[in-house]
Amino acid sequence: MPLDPLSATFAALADPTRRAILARLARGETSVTELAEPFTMSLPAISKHLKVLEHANLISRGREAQWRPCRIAPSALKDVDGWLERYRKFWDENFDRLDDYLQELKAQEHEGNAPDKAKPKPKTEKKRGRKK
Amino acid sequence: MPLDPLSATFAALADPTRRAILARLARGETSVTELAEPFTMSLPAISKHLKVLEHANLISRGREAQWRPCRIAPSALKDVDGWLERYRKFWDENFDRLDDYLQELKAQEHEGNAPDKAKPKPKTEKKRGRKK
DNA sequence: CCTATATTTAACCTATAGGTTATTTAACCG
DNA sequence: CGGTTAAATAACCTATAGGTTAAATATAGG
Repeated sequence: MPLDPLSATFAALADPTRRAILARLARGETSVTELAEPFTMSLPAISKHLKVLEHANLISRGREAQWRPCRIAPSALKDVDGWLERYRKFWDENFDRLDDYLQELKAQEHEGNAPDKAKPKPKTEKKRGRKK
Repeated sequence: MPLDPLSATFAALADPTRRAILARLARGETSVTELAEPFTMSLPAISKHLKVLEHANLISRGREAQWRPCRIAPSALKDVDGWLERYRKFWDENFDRLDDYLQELKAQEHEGNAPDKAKPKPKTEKKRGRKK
């Protein structure tokens, strides 16, 4: 019944309201009331969403007088990225090429004499920084 | 009621059984019965999970006589990766440094004369390929 | 202490997620 | 055709997700 951490994280991210809250928090720490402001739903609803995010380790909360400022916690998102890693080859062409290159390196290593097919000219750079 | 695509994807990934199915499919296309084999639950249950994965665009299914082979579909995972992109800076130090560097470049551009603080020595390489 | 503000908790409702067993559908095979 | 194998569908059950309103809790400030 206590969902495993990764499941909890994905479940938390499966709600547009919660993703919107994260998007807001990406711009900086803020209070519950301010987080609730853009939404039409009640404050207790937001409070519940925040609890879900917190249990999923997607946010952490401080305390400052009567406010409970929320901020993004990196660990869970990092775990999602880690989980994605092994599927990257299914869509990332660049990843594919790197993979091929590594395979080939290993092959050369073992044979001493390279098969010399196509000689792909490595280009180690991954080009996976940011879109822009 | 028709969940937006990203929510559907995250919801689909929030179940360990479904993630296990994806992990199996990452090793290659296979049939429903073979997919069900490692699990204790009934075949209709697996069938439902597959439907969820399919609606989330995480898998696609072929037809071969009485078998419906399943394979991974890249688009949804790619979308998750895209969504993650803007949060990467929260945990990826390398990303951070690149970001700083770009900021600085822009600053120089506008001022003509660089502030010359610390002079971080770019190091453009992202080093974000694969773990090992 | 009293009151205003910020947030959580409680009690409740409804829809749906995830499972079950029993029944159908579809395609192959002798 | 009749049997067998592969998979989906139907009908059902139970727990829980996501919302509501009303009440409780915590803190600052006159």
